Amino acid sequence: MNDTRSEIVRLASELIRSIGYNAFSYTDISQKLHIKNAAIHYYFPSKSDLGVEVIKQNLEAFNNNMEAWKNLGYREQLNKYLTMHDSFIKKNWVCIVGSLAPSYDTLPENMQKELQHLVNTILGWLTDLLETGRQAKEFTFTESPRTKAFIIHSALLSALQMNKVLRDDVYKSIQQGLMNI
Amino acid sequence: MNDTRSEIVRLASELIRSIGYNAFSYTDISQKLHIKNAAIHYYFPSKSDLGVEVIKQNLEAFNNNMEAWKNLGYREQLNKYLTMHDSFIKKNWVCIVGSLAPSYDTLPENMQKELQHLVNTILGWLTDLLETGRQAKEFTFTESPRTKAFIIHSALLSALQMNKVLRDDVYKSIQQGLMNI
DNA sequence: GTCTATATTCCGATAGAC
DNA sequence: GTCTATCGGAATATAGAC
Repeated sequence: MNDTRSEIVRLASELIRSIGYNAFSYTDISQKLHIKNAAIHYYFPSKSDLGVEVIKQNLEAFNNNMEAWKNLGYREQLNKYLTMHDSFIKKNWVCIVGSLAPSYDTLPENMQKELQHLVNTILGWLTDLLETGRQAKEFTFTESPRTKAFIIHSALLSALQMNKVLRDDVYKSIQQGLMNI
Repeated sequence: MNDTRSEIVRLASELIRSIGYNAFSYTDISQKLHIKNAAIHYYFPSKSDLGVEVIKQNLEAFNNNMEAWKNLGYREQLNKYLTMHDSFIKKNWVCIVGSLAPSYDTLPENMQKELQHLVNTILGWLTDLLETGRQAKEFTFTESPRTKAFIIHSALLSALQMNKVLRDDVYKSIQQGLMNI
């Protein structure tokens, strides 16, 4: 729709992934767009409105992925999920959930609610995939599908965080480990 | 040694776990100690000095744990590790690593270095435990010990983060899943 | 040695210009 | 409809009082 508006959201999304919601300011965004920081308030009156929009776009993107993957095999869908953040590695980005979750208690209520929605969507999809994939004898694991979904999601999320700290093979290593179920 | 000083570190540690390093201020601490915020600067000239001290105390505590646990069985040591943050759940705290890692790129260099040191110590210990425990036929897993250590550490770290967002059984669920190796 | 008054900078947000 | 000048407050930090 609007070019400035979508650029603001794109930059906010990058900033949340790289330095976090509390660490970035409207000035960080406005400088890159060569406007005054107060101009952002026209599109997003408060910072939390911008935060909500970023989470919503991530939810939409994940829903689109689910739709695009639904006719693939179980293992192929799992691999798509496990590799969907590969491009983040060289940029040292984390995923939105991994960025926002640790400072959850500092977030405004509308962002908290939106984040819960996103996490529930991801975990619901993953639990479903693991359950049906195991029924089809493509996956082997002893935990409940929901527990296994928790573990895979958590390990992957935190792999991106550890990549920031260690900058070595930790992400690829965890990813490979998670593929073998 | 000093009472005010150690109270400052204790409060900073709690604040980092609950809301994060970038979100807390010297005023948060000074108000609880009924002093002016600037008084903190006498003990810790800059906020990063306080941050470094908190990480150092965590490293020391972990080293003490390793020492205290070293004569226990492999599985018992793993359980100690997996349950060491149980008391955080009802407080909705995350561990220091999980709190600082996502905003790693915003941290001053001395904190980054100290955090790397802590993570390497934890992962080194866990890798060792898994390797020797598997050799002793107490653990069964197909990944390399280092990969398995990455996965367990990451899943546990992120379980605390997810507990903030979902407030349900996610932590206990992941913890139980990780115990069965 | 311990803490306070104060400076400086930067933040998110409002009111209003164009 | 889009953006700027400016405000009020909060953050870290310094200089100096006791």
